[in-house]
Amino acid sequence: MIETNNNEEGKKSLNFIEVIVEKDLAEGKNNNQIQTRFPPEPNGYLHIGHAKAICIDFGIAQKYNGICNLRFDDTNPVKEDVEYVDSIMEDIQWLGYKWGNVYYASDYFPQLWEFALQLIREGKAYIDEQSSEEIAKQKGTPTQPGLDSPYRNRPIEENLDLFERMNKGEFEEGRMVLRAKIDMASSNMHFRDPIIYRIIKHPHHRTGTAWKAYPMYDFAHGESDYFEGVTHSICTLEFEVHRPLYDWFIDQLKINKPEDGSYRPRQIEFNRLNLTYTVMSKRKLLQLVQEKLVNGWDDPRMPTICGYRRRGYTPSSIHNFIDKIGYTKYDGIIDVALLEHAVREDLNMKAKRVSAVLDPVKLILTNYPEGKVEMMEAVNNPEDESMGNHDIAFTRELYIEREDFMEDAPKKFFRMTPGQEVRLKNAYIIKCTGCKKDNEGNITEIYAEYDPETRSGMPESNRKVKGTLHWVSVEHSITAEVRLYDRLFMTENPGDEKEKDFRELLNPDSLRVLTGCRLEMELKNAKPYDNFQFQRIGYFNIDPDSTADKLIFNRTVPLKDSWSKIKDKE
RNA sequence: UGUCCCAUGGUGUAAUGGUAGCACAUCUGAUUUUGGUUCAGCUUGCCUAGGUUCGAAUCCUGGUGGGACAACCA
Repeated sequence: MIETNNNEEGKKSLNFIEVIVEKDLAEGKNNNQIQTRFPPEPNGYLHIGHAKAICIDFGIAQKYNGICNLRFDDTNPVKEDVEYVDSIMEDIQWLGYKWGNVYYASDYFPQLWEFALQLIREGKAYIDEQSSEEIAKQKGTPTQPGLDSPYRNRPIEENLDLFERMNKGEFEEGRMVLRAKIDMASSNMHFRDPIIYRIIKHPHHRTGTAWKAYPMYDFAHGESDYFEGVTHSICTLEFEVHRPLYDWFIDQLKINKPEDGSYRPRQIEFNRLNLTYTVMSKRKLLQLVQEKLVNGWDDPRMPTICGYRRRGYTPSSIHNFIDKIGYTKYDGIIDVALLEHAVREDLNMKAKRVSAVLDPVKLILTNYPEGKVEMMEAVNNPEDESMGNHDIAFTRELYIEREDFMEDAPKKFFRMTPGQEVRLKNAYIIKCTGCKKDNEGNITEIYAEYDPETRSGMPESNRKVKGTLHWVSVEHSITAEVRLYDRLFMTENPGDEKEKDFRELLNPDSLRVLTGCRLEMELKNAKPYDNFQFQRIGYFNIDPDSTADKLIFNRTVPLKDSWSKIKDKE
């Protein structure tokens, strides 16, 4: 069950798509049936933008007791592959949805072929032997009408013959196409005799070499909807101009099907998801993968669903995000902060708190006995007591974060500086006494004295101390590799890039790997995808490529850090 | 010199003819053994000009601004 945010009255206001659906139901359209479809082309992995489409396609069906089918729009064998089919199914399921049936547009090739024959016989389609350049030239421009093709009035028998031979492989690719005969002067470019079949000799991932002529999107999509009984065909805004053509083909299809009565699929368009600083175009993502700028579609930096999954995002965080942004017809750009907030909101309740030191420096408690080990109790999650506690070993020599010590600290620095008291989380209050540096002035060791009366739980521990530091025991810690992902994937927003190559805009800091990070022992047995909050640092999860010898953590999202803001101001 | 779509704080989104609300972001304060969380609060908005109406973010018209459309891609 998918959660939705409700307002005070307990009713969530409907988005415009739900309004349309409810109106159609109220009017008794399509026998009060609701059927949707999610129609990806299997030419790449799903990204966060697809998640938005998935949520509305499946969500509408779920909400109005209808069904949503998965349909692969596989009408262009050149770009498609079964690898993508598998990944798409996996990602939809991970998001928590179940489809009614799995269909393929390629299953409809015979029906589409028959439909094309119908159009030819009715004098509504013809074989054009011009080159693509000639056809493009004749098409005119948005402001100038097009011109008729010299082949436009070819006899029907000739059209039928050539169409048949097109599919037998008698002609080379590009030699001829089948076009619908509509209106070369239409103000809608898509009505200027759109191409509906072209020759492709590349084998298809499902039908092999059975076909040589393949239908175009416009000729396959609406028709597939119609064959399946789709009532609401929800897609993104750029298909708005296609809708009249969608309707035109449906009209033609209905001519010989009186038995279908008033049934008619309806296309509805919503705004595509754009995220600040995030590459979302499938073409560019494919380029990143092919040029090995990332380590595959599931690289944790990728905005793909599997990339986010690997990076520790949860399905519910994605649902909550999609729920926050809504569906409209306004083409805007969403701040990634909204997505990251949804992730933090979810992980705050679920992630176990652990101690990890990313940039370690040694802290020696000079008055703590050598060899002594105390087990300190740490709460697993202050938001959820039922998650229990775990113990962390405390010793004389600890690691703390290098940036948690400053010799000459500004006023608002609440961490360790000579003479100032700080609390070691879950342990003692300590007071810094000094530090040791190497020849270059780098701090190598920090010294402090602990107050034995201030161990957590003791009355003296209630003393007010501004700063609380996380730490791990030198002796009891383990080493790991931690990948820090910069939250900004690009240095500019997509769309602002103009003519620049988007690859040059990729933030070089996108991936920073820190090796030698010191973590508490607790993490030794963590499993892939387990989520943790590194105290005061951020949310991290275990990368599936981790081994017993090498633990790799991905930063899911950084913690909100108000200290860095204070620091920037000074 | 076209057709279609869109316009509410910085960002996104509600209000569908009757008090412009919510979230994120920002800032301030309180609590806090995470500079996290939580809580309280501040600041910021109906593109514009007319019209209809007792009353317009909402309906109409004209501007302005943005987007989509000229792939044998989907």
